[in-house]
Amino acid sequence: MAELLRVQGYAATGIQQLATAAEAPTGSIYHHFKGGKREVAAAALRQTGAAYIQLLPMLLDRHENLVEAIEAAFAAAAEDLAGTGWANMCPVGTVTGEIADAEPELRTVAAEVITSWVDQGTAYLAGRGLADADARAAMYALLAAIEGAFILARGQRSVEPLLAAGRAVAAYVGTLPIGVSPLG
Amino acid sequence: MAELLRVQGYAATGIQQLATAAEAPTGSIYHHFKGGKREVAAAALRQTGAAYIQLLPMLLDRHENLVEAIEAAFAAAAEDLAGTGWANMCPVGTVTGEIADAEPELRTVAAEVITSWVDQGTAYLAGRGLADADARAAMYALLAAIEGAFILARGQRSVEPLLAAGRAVAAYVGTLPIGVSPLG
DNA sequence: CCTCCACTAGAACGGTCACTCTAGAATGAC
DNA sequence: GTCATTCTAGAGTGACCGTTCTAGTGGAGG
Repeated sequence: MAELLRVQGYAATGIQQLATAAEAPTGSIYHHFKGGKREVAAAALRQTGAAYIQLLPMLLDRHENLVEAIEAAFAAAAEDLAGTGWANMCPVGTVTGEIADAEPELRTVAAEVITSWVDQGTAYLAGRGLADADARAAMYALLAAIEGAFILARGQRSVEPLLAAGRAVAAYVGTLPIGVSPLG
Repeated sequence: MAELLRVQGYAATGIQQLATAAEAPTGSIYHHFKGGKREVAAAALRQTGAAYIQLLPMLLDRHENLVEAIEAAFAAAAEDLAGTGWANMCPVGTVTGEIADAEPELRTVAAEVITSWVDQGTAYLAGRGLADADARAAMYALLAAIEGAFILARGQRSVEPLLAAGRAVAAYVGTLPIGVSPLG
């Protein structure tokens, strides 16, 4: 589901398509997800949300310097996007823009996922020495930059937006004061 | 059309809905847009693209200091978004994410619009003293930040993403060297 | 006047949508 | 064994989709 959502969005993804992809009949889907399509999408968003945020420490821990780490993470995302034929993107971003006004329940789920990203990302960045408020602002800026850059990159079929956005976020974080990490 | 596209996306917007909104019968739409729904959407994207980029100089010319101007522009966008019930967003962003893999013709149109934004924005920023390469990178970063922040803000119903993204882009532009404006 | 053409108007069409229904297979309790 | 329950399986349903078709209208050119 997440795969289909991120490639073609919510409205364009049919229950029949989901059933085929999951190698399950239609009836089984409605047995497990009584809320129908909406509930399946909600589950996919939650699952993707939980999985994606784990990439943040995984990618950023690779570099001791936080600024370099951020730029490298965007470059890695760019490589991934180009390598998968410009299809590999975040379903949360695609779906949120599409349903924010038309599907209140799903919008709420998307909001929860984003909030959990911000909270966990803020904690991570604070652990790397940023003040709490700075960490939160930086996390929002990072998420906005990567979601927006994904859209531009997929539209233009170019990694340039991602690289530029990565450099910008890195430079911004570089302007923030870094204290002594509470983790040592 | 642009209104409907940006609120609910491409797939969820029906021809019937367009006809009603335009107070025209279905037949008339197909008379003027022989390519059907796709062509109507393409026209809407092009029109919106041309209109939106004009906001850039309009908003940024208000402040002599470019860094302040950028932060103020994001704040203005935040106010606008909140004031219109979180519906006022860029259709290009919404639609691009949705159709980038499923509708090649529309993806091309979106790419053209984005490219024209980048070109015009680069020229503007160069006119405000940035080196060409810096101006181009900054424009990509700005677009990515605002498109991504729109998504986060609409999902969370909060202006915080927009304000944070604006501060980040402004701080980034602040790190770039400013030469003497070629326009004096 | 008639003819032509751009355009309006909406009914009609095949297809697909999300969803429901009925029927049967598998499983566990007793 | 019997029975109830859970889940599989997919045909069926009504609504709506984008598109096409036929019919009719308004006005300009001769």
